[in-house]
This record gives sequence, C-alpha cells and structure tokens, in this order.
Amino acid sequence: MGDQIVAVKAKRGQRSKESIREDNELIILAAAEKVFAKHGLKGSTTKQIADVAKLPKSNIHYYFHTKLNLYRRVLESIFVEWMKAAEPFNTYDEPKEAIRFYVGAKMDLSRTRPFGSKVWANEIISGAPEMEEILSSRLKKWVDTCVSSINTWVELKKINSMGDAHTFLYMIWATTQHYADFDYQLIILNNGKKLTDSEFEEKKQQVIDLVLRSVGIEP
Amino acid sequence: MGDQIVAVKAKRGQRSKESIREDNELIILAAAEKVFAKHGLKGSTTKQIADVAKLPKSNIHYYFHTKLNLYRRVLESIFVEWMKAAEPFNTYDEPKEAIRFYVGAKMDLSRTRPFGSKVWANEIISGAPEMEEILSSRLKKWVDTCVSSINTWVELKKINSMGDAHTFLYMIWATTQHYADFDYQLIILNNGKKLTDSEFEEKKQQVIDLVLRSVGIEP
DNA sequence: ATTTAACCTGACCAAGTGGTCAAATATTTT
DNA sequence: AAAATATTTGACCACTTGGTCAGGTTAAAT
Repeated sequence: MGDQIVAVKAKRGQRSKESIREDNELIILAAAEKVFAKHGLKGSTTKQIADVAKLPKSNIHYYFHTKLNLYRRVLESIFVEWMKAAEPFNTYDEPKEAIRFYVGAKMDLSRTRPFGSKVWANEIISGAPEMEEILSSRLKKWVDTCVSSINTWVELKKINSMGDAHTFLYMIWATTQHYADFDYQLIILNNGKKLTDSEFEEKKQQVIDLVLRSVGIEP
Repeated sequence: MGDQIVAVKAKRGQRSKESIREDNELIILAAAEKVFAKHGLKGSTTKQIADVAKLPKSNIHYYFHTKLNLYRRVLESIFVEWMKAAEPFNTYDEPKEAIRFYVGAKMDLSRTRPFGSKVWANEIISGAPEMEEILSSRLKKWVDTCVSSINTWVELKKINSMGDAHTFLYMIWATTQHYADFDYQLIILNNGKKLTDSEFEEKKQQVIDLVLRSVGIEP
C-alpha cells in the first residue's frame, strides 16, 4: 500500500482539484482502515493515520474534519463491500450452490481485505456505538431475507433443520471472519508462516465442506 | 494469629494487609478486564479502570505499577480459564462426547465471561504483541495434542476427514467465541433483546449439533 | 510502645492528544 | 492577469495521558 501512495503522490503536479481530493481521500481512508484495524477508534491517533498516509496531520483534518467522521466513513465502506459478498445468498436457489459461493466469497474477503473485517470486529466488540443504525436497519434487513431463504430450504427438506436459522448464519460469519480477525494467531499456530495462496484455497474448500456438512449436504 | 482474631478484626472493620492486597487486586483485575474488553490496551486509560474499580488512579499504579503490566495479568488469567474449558478434549475418548462437552464449555464461557473473550480477541486483532509467548508455546502445545486427537478419530473412521484438523478446531473457536465477542451485534439483530438463559441453552444445543454434523456425527 | 513495613492518595509532570488557524501555494474562473 | 477558490502545512492550544512522589494512615513485628 505504501507504494500506491508514493505512486499517486508522484503523479501529482498537474491534476485537477477534483482528482486531488479523490486521490487523497482514498489514500487517507486506506491508511485509516489499517490503523483503526490495529487499535480501534479510541486507540488510534490521527498522527498515526497521517504517518501511514504519508501526509501531514493537518491534511487528514482538512479532508475529514474529525477522527470520528473518518472512522464512520471507513465503517461505511466496509459495510458496502460486505454486502456485495452477500449476494450469492439471493442469486442461487440451490442451498449447495448458495452456501458454497457465499462462504467462498466471505473467505476471499477475509484474505484480501482483512483490515476491514478487523475494524468491524473492533467496533462490535466495543459496543457498536457508531454502527447501531447500520446494524439495526440495513444489516437486519439482509439477515431477515437470508433467514427466510434458509427456512425455505429446511421446509423443502433440502437441508437439515438447525432450529434457528440465525445460528447457522452466525456460524458462517464467525468461521470465515476468523481467518481475517485472528490471522496473527493463525500464523503463530502455523509456526510463524502465513498461508500461501494455494494453501488458503485448500482451507477455503475445507471450510465450505464443513459448513455444507453441518446442515447435511454432502459436498 | 487465630481465625477468631481475624474474624473479630474483620467485624471491627480492620482487614489484614494480605487480604487487602488480595481483594484490591481482584477488584482491579475485574475492572481492567471490563475496560480492556471495550477499548483494547491502547484505547483504555488507567483513569477509566480506576473509576470502574472505584479506587483512585494512584492505587491502580500502586498494585500493578504499569498499565501494560496490568494488561498482561488480565491476559494470563483469561488464558488459564480458557485452558480449563479445554479439558474435555483430553478426557473423553469418544468424539461425540468430547466435542459436545468442549463446545458446551466454550459456549458457557462466552456466556459467563464475555469480557475475557473480548480482551483476547482485541489482543489478537492488534497483532498479539503481548501474547506471542503464550500462543507459540502453551497454546500451540495444546492445539497439537488436540489436532492429533482429531486425526485419530478420523483414522478410526469415527468422524469425517476435513483435510486439516486445524480447520475444524478453528471453526469451533470462532463459532463459540462469536457469542461473546459479537454479543452486541447479536442483541441488535435480535431486536434489542438479550437471549434469556433458556434461549441460550437452546442456542448452545444448536451450535453443538451443527458442529457434530459438520464432521458427520448424527447428534 | 515504638519501630517497621505496607497501604493510600492528592498534587504534580512531561509527553502526547484532537483539533484550529493563518499564511503560503496551487488551480480555476473571470 | 487578476480575482476567487481550493489545497497544504507548520505552529499552536487546551486537555488528557501514564506515571511519580512525598507525606499521610494503618497494620504488623519487635
């Protein structure tokens, strides 16, 4: 990411005000996501974010005014990406396919954008003070449709019943996000080695198979 | 000094130096766990901890010297309790029983001591800087024995193979700890209502059944 | 009873903290 | 070209931070 910042800054010199703002906002958002992921809202400082973004601190305040404002923007952008990964549940009719693609997409997100997942986790752990609206309206709505999909599959005897469909959904969330949020722990328990791309693909398949079997679908 | 004298002194409002230290350390540790759970190491302040403990800030420093020191003591105490819950995996031979009791114990811990789980999660998310030793030696050791138990069950055809036994173990961790770490999210998605004890018992059973089925055991 | 050792805490400090601002610079508009 | 607008940033400020410490109180040992 550092290289990206350097590249963008190097290119500057003859660009429109509009694109300057656009670029800098992206740079700052990326830096903020990284820092917030590590230390949460309270534990992060605007100075840290500025250093990662390689900009003066005043610049961060110029574009986002307050730390809280910047934080909210980060949360919002994560939520958007999150919802994109959630589409499979509504686009596939067969549970085997829907679950396979959804779990796969969530695993991919954990791999490619772990910081976002961590910011989200941090926010929830600290009581979700800045996300209650997102959770109780937008996420809740998606969860409801998702739960009714699962219930339909149960009624059609396509999957085993698990009592409350939420339990199954939460298992998917927890298991997939674990590979982002707890990645440091996983590395340490893997003798200090990060999973290679192909090892991660394998992991993904294993997770998908476990999830499918948990509701009685033979992979 | 006889117990009678101690009792009398206690009645008069006097406490022995030893019990004063013991009591205050416990009070401070409990307060610290609560605060660290919410804001992590960097985001928590000794003043907040002092306020929750209802003691002057200097008192916190008197007993634990530094914030980091107090934080390490909290982590250590959580790890100890965690390992206690982990015993079933070594005391039951049959996977069905071992898994049932282990998952049950972890769910119970999420219910009764959610702050500890959150402190742990926070620490891992922020890169586990204070826990590398605990993770790479003590936790690693337990994981290794656990993995070999699972592998044995696979060889004896008592459970389905999931490729890497770690995948299964991590699924258990993630799913059970989710009920502690993400409790605020669960409450919001449950229309603002916390689960009652009996509802939680039900959830616990559902989780156990999902986990068992994921490796091909009919509950 | 007196000394010793542990406990207690308000006052204090140096090092940050989020945020402001004015002045300098760069781009756009007229 | 000049006025208007947007970006950049060092200097600055009121406030909070973790941590210290002196001087007091309380319990234990002599």
